[in-house]
Amino acid sequence: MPGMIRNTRQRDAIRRAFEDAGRPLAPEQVLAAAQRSVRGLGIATVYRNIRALLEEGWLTPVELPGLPTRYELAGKAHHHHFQCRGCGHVFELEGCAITTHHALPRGFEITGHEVVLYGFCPECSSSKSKQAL
Amino acid sequence: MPGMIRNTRQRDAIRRAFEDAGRPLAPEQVLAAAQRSVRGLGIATVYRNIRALLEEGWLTPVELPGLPTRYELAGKAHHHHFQCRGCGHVFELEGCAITTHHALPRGFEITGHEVVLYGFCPECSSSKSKQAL
DNA sequence: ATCGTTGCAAACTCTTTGCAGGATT
DNA sequence: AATCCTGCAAAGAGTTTGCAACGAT
Repeated sequence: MPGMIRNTRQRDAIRRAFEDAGRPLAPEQVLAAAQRSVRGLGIATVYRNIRALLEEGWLTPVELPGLPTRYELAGKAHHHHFQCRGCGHVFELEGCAITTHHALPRGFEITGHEVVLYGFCPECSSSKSKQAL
Repeated sequence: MPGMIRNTRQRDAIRRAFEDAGRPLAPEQVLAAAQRSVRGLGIATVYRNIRALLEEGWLTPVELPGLPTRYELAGKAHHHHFQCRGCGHVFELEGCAITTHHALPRGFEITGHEVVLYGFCPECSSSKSKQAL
């Protein structure tokens, strides 16, 4: 059976990193998480496996303004994201409350949209007073 | 008079690039535009001047998912952006029609948002049938 | 004549690729 | 055993910085 994908400790650890996180992760975050199971794991392997998991349809890219691309489990319903200004973590939000009617100049045709909300996650919200942002 | 900012052909050309474009520009686009007035202009100079114009408050960054940061004239009212899937250009949209109430999990505090619309600009919309996208 | 500014090249960061050794089937 | 996968190091893209020469004041 040629061309078959093999299961390696590295790939398992990378998959588990996404499953356990439950939120979009950037390559460096995946590395940090997966290195807890597989010491010596290289960043190149993380990038290669992310790419493989994208092609396989197991991951989708989450691109946020000004941030390195993150990735999350694929197959979810249309949704958007939230970034905490405290810890920087990105969370998934359910649903979509955009009314697609901006003041759109004539001749423009809309095919899609992206929404990102910013603020503080529960954890940072409660500890905000103690921090110097 | 120490610490005074000087006017150079390069800086003028870079400022003019933004004024003439009327839409957010990425460093490479600024370089291309400004080189029409100043041949030999280097990309480092573009980056340095963009940074200076940011600190001066003349420019604001426009960060879009998955794209190099663009910059536009500062001081405009709250607005969002549109990227054309045909030519890739980014346009400014007036107004903001987001209802800030997504299905937000408990404990999250919203302080801001970003909206990007995608589609086709008038030019690309009319020539779409001729292209193989 | 100062000293801010420029262009070039080197440094950096993030991501991708080449290659020899190692691991899975 | 075959060959996919990994780690390391080198190579690319985009951005920043060091430095000597240039040029605005």
